[in-house]
Amino acid sequence: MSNLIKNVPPFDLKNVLLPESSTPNHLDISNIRSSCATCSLRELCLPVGLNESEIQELGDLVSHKRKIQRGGYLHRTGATFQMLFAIRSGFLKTCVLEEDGRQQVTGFHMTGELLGLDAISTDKHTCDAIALEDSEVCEIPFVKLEEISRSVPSLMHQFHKVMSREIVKDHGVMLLLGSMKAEERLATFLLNLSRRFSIRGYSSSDFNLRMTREEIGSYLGLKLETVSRAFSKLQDEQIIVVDNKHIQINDIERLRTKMGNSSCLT
Amino acid sequence: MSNLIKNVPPFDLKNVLLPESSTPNHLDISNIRSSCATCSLRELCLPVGLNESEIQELGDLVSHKRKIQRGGYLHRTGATFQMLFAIRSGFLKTCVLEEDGRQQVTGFHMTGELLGLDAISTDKHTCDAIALEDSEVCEIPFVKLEEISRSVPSLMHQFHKVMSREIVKDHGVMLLLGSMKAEERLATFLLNLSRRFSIRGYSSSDFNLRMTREEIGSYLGLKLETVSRAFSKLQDEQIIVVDNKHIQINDIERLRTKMGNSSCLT
DNA sequence: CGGGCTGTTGATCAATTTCAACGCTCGTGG
DNA sequence: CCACGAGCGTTGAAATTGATCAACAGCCCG
Repeated sequence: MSNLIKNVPPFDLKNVLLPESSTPNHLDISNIRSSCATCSLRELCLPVGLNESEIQELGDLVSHKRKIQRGGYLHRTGATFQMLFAIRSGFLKTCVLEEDGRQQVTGFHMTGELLGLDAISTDKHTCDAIALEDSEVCEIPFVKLEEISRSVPSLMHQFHKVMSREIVKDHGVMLLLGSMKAEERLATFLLNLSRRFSIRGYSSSDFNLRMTREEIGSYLGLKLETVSRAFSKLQDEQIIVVDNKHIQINDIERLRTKMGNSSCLT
Repeated sequence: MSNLIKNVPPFDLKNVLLPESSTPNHLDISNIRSSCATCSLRELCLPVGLNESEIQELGDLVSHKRKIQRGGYLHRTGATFQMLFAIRSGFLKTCVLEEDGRQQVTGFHMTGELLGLDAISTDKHTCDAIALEDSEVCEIPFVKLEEISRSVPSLMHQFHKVMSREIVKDHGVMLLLGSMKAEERLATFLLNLSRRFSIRGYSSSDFNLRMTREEIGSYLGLKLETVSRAFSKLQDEQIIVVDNKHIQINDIERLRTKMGNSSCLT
């Protein structure tokens, strides 16, 4: 097992506290302490819908950043829960390990998304979170988040929305797993990635997958060979072009018709 | 479509406000206004872990009860979200309707469980909730719940736990749908029901299903015929006895081995 | 009593998994 | 610098699982 925990020290040198006044308008994000007020992800992450002073309060919470190398663990199943993690950059998967050794991928996560919500229920993480590329996360002490949200109702409400959205998303995946065929699942998956890349300013029709066929298969409830075949089929139909991990969507409309019952995909 | 909304008037006659002092120690639950403090479901529902005065505050929120007849809707997809619902008695299913008409059951819900969490994200319900037997729910105005939880931290925390548990549960279902075979799925499903009945004081080995084979199939990602065959197979192996909706578990240990990777089922 | 709904079972069919072979890329060590 | 093995991906053929189609039985209710 080569995936050891890559513990970046709690205080990254780049995160030394600088007086607020010393941060000019033009910001070099790697040289200031992490703060929601200056984070380019404000519109994606927890600060959505908060005003400046509320964001400041939230930002005061989030003084630590943590880097995880590709293949490293952000957290492991059973580990004590203290922090939520907001993804600042990178790409991670979460997966539950079964007793018999197999693993089921429960999600792929990108910039601006929140990890660790599952752990609130028992104060233990219920899944592994593993970086699929070098990643960086903000650590949000959960106890303090609850504390602050008492005085910032809109933060509390935003947090509830985020949790609720997670539930809705999972229902979408249940639908996919419960009622779609292989090709429909893959189409849905690609469209979902496409949309999420697009929201983040990347091309919606041209991107690189960060995960293996096996990981896609695990997420979609398929074997890796089936995933591979489904890719080939979509390529034969000239809907996409596949070059290993590089995907190009040629005909997004036709891809949409492949998934059949459109609506559910978050 | 015979399932119209069965709107019980907001104030049930049984729920007329009686002075607190007039409720003696021995309570006839049907004759007092609904209150978490006196509800026999305290240990299952939102009040878990709260002290008396905190429960009182929560209880003051929950002045309405609502009855839903078998087949009636508690809420429909797209309806405006205002209330969470705590199930007081009965049995409901939630399901998402696809454009093409099919429906996917996303959950079966019993006494003490909370419905409506998915709706927080968009202020619209994202699924239908339908009673599988005559049911009664407490209505919890969500705005007020957030308000009160500002001053009752343990209520807020408990609520977060409930939401988190929902996420963990969904991950369990994803695992089931993504990696189990028909028989494993049914075994998992039966064991889950068994445990939930048992927690509520009913027999863990002898119970009646409230849902049809088709609904089970939808939930488990199988066709109703497959569900029926899986039941028959488990019966042939003398692990259970099936008499239509009545299920008797003879050998719970062997049923557990059927599901293989035990752990995940909430 | 008949019709609709639910559930069971059999036979066949289709989709996915499994098993197997092979190609490509990348990093390491001779 | 090349050889080699590991990991990842593709593809084919066979095996398995579950879906589909179809018949029928039981039950409830009008």
